[in-house]
Amino acid sequence: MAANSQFSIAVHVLAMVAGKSDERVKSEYLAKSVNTNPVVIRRLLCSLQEAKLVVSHVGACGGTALARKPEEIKLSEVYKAVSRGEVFALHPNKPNEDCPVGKNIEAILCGLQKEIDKTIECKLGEYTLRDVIEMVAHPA
Amino acid sequence: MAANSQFSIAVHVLAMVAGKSDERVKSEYLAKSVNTNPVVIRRLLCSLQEAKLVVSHVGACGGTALARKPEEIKLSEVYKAVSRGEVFALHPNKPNEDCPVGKNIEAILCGLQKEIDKTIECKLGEYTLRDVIEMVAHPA
DNA sequence: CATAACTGTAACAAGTATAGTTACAAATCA
DNA sequence: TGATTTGTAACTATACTTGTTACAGTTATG
Repeated sequence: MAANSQFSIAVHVLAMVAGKSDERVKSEYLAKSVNTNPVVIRRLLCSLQEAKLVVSHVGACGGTALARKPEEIKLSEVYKAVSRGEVFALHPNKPNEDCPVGKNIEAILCGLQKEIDKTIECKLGEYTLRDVIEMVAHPA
Repeated sequence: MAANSQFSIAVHVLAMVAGKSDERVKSEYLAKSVNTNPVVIRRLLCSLQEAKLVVSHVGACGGTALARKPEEIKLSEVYKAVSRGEVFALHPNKPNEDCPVGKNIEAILCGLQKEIDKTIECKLGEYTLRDVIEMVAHPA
């Protein structure tokens, strides 16, 4: 799979954690719902914790809880927290500088890339985790 | 790199082809500017041809030309022609159906994915190949 | 018609990214 | 102290992407 599924898993996991607001949720429990390995979940939770979307606790009775209320967690924040790639990548090889197109195209594409990123962020900013929870509860 | 660089290369290549509107451009020439192998370029040109953005000719004096004027080629079309991935992937493993979140999350994420795709397409539809050519000619 | 110049495409190699797995140190609670 | 849980390193397996070689088929031209 080219694109990254981290965002999908993150939304899934956050919805689960939000659903158990009175307790700390364990990575093993989350892993069962996502159908993957607990370590995969923990790695993801580390990113979400860095972004201050969740708080995890080590040790017995440890686990993860939301750092804020679901209505205060925008999906754009989730996206930024876990997505490493961009919508399209710049070509890894340096274009030929002797060619007028090759010389300037990188900067143009880079600018376009940033614009697209901003567009996505804006769109995802329209939704909060609360919206997701409600959609889960009341499927269309 | 997670994301795909096909779009970047495609824009680069199309700008080159547009710059030589009076002749057929050869894959080897394009490969030199992009700094890659001619076969990589030809593979890409096949996708662009399927999308009716360029026309390639086999044989001696063969090569590629635009199928339409640059101002009639929207970057959204280029994107659709070459991008295989999505902004974010759904998790490949089937979520646990016994969990209310796992059961419904896929459909929600899928809908969100489509919405994002539409947003990107819309944004890229604001630019044509002509805009790119002008940016190449007059770097900001 | 023979030849040279192209594309289209198959087949394979190499590099890279992602996901999954095991293992274990460190922290925490009872 | 012992059980539990996260954080993280290390490794494997898989799959994707790019690059490369090779060659069949097509076309212009002397």
